[in-house]
Amino acid sequence: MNLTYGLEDFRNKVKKKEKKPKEPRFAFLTKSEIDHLEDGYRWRKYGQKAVKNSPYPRSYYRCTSQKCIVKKRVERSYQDPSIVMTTYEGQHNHHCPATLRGNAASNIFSSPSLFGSNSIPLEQRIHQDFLAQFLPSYSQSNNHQMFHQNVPLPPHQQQQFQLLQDNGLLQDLLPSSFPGKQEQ
DNA sequence: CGGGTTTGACCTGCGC
DNA sequence: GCGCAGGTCAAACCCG
Repeated sequence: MNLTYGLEDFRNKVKKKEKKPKEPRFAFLTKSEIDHLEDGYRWRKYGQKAVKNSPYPRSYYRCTSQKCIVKKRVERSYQDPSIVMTTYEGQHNHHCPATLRGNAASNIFSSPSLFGSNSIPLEQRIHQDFLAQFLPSYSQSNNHQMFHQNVPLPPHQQQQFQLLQDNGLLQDLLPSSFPGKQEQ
């Protein structure tokens, strides 16, 4: 081996001078003791880093499906350790792998809603989550609060957004142009 | 043995 | 230029 650490790959990337193609990105918050919630897709962890100002590490996952470049970051809120923040980057170019057997999907199904709405069946709520991945403009479910980077929230969701914002949970996830985003 | 995780090294970007 | 923080790689390791 002449090159350590795939240096060649890095050189190639630089050659292509790809300036961050701005993958669609959205995040949702989940109240759960489990860091990595089952969401129906298969993920491979490729890194973990300590986060500044937070006692909790951030984990990096990639979709294991071939040709699917979706990534996600999972980190626990330092302000409320019961809240897990999951950030998706990119969109799946495939459907969910066969529904996980047994109770695999029960983690996320059983996680209590951040804002306690029980008016929608759990399965429907999770379905909405996945919908958001395929339809980027779909930006809200009742179980998780999701905010797509490039899509403003409809007015009736602004209040919930404000709640999260007041808790300082969204500052890093939203573009500065996002309606209602506070100055840092 | 294959697939996933851990972990330290290394790269990039950014602010000073 | 330097240092820091975030992101990624890949060898070693673990486990079914």
